[in-house]
Amino acid sequence: MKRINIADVAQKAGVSPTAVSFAFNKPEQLNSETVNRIRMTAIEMGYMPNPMARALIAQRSGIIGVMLPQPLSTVLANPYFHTFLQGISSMCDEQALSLMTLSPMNGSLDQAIARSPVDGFIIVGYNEAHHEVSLLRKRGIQYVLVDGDATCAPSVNIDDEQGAYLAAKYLIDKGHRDILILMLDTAFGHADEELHGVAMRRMRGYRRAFDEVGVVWRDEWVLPSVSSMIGGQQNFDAAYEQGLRPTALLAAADAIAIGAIQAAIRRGMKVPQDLEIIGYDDSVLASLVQPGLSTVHQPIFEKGRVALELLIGEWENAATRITDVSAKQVWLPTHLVLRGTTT
Amino acid sequence: MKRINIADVAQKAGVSPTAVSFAFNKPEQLNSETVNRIRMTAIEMGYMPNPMARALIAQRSGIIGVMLPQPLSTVLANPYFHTFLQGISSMCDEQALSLMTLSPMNGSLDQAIARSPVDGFIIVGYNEAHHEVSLLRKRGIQYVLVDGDATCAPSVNIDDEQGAYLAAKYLIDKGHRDILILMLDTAFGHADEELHGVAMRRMRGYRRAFDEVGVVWRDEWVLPSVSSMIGGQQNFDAAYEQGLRPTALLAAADAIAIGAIQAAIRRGMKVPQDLEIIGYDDSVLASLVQPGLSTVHQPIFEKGRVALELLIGEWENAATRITDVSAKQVWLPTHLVLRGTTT
DNA sequence: TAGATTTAGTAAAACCCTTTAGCTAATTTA
DNA sequence: TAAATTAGCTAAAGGGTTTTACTAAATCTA
Repeated sequence: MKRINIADVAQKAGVSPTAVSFAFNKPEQLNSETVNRIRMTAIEMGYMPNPMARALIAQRSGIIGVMLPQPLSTVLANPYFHTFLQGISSMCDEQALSLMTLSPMNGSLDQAIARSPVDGFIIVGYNEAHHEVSLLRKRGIQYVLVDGDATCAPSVNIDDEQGAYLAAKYLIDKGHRDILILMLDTAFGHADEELHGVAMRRMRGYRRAFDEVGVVWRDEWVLPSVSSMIGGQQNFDAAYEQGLRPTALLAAADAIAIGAIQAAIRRGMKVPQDLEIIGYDDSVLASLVQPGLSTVHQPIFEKGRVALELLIGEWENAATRITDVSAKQVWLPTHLVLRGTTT
Repeated sequence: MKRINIADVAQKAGVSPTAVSFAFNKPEQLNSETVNRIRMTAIEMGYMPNPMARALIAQRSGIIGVMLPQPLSTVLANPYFHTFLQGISSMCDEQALSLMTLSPMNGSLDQAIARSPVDGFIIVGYNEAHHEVSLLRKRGIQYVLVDGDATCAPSVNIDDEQGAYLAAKYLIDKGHRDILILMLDTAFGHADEELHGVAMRRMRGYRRAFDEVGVVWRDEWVLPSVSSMIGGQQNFDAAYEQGLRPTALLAAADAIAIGAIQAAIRRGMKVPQDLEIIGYDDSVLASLVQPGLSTVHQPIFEKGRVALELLIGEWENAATRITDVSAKQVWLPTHLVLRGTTT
């Protein structure tokens, strides 16, 4: 079953391939009767221009790629990404763009990048120094970094440190000293990569609050956790089994916090009486769970929108050859939202 | 800033373009020293094969398209799709496939399809009769239908009717007679399309339970709702303002149910004392909210996986020219899960 | 040493479309 | 009436890769 192409249609309609192309893309070049005839023939034969050939010649696919730090199945377990992707796609819908996600395949993004016919990337959770990112820069492909340090490209970040500081400060001010910290596991990095921007900044924020009041910072009270409810559960249990008996908990992601709450309740603790908890992100789940999760709010949806706006801006810049990267470092604000997991 | 291509690398390395291609794809055809030299030059120049050209010649992109019934930003607000997409992507991860989503652009999928360089589609929420779907069939592009009636292509569905029947039966058996039904809005269709499979089947299930016991079915107690929490809220409010005073609620999606619960509580009702509620889907939210949502369980994650498995199967069939469509109609079971929103 | 085989590489075709430049016939302008 | 313009269409180039068929040189066989 051979896929029919433009030449087949042209032959059947008794015109040249050029005419068929015109019938779809520049009908004003052709007699309107001819246009109709060609279109009829095309529909009849079930013809549709080959998207790859089209993208190849146009040097443009209308697809944007979102580079994610984890397998998609993991990412989709995290409510943070739901909202973030919603932000991006609200903009996609407006701009008639398609969206494609790419995640590490067997640990590497190279393969995924190599086969992605996209007009640009939104890169989440990677620093500019990252091998794959510098590859893109070298190749001259447009990208925007989200949740990662950038100097050579536009980026969108939030004030991670301040948000974390506020959360930690709140608990410390209420007298807590035995505070368990469930940090993003990226903060602990793999041997070959630098510490990760977001996690580093949140860690610094927590730490600053500790130092300011003179509370002892104990590394063994900081556990790396996957950003998911399961991760939160497991790590809270792990902490407990290591003999830690926290009276408060700082989680670097809402999903982690919610998992931890479940684990705590299962061990007979009462939240917030026995354990006060502050999450991070203010994802939709935070206001859905009972009790409502106190957390650090960040404008997730907007972050996605802004990222795509910046990317679109890059295309226009490339066209006009203007480039002022320094102006493209967007920092969005964070603030504390108190609900039921704090008293 | 011109994007460098295979010819540039070939020239710099002093070989033919063919040699460069071989260096990447069939290194055994070349002297290993030459391979190294070419690869070095390629890295140095930041060369990467153009994905569109590659996909064009290979007639294969390694990308699968998920056709969604609503704008992506809407879809991502529905926890059902989170899990469904997770199922698909878990399989993608295993098979080293990339995933691309497509939603109607300004109301039409045509444009989105036309520019999608995918190896096949997973089509969610459309029937085979749908115009875009028949276009794909005519064009000879592989696809699998999910949540839609199919005869010419593989499909994955759940036993919608039975699940709905069980839910309605449960409430009726407990004596409820004033049951508000918040149905998927697709059940009411646009003028030009047939009633939609899933919604129809769920409607039939509810109805069967009513009829069986002889409870009067009142059309004005059935409201179409968007599958989101907002939709549930708005429609519960709308029902209330129309003077309806239900003692029980059947929602055709968990998101709708949860939205309705919030609206009910805001009006001072107690769940489940004043209002018993059964949702549909058993999405992750169902067990997170307080009180836990009673709902009809369906294996969402598995549905996604099976859909992609079938699609992959189609590719293999196309290669071996075997086709037995009837064997590819998968029906997954549903059952009732009782939590806190029923007594 | 003539002939057969292997090695290392190349030229050219194929994938399918869009676009530019150009051609012919018909119409308008001066 | 000759020259200029327009309408309607086509030929050919270009986009970047992979693959098939082929060549030239080197190695092996008898």
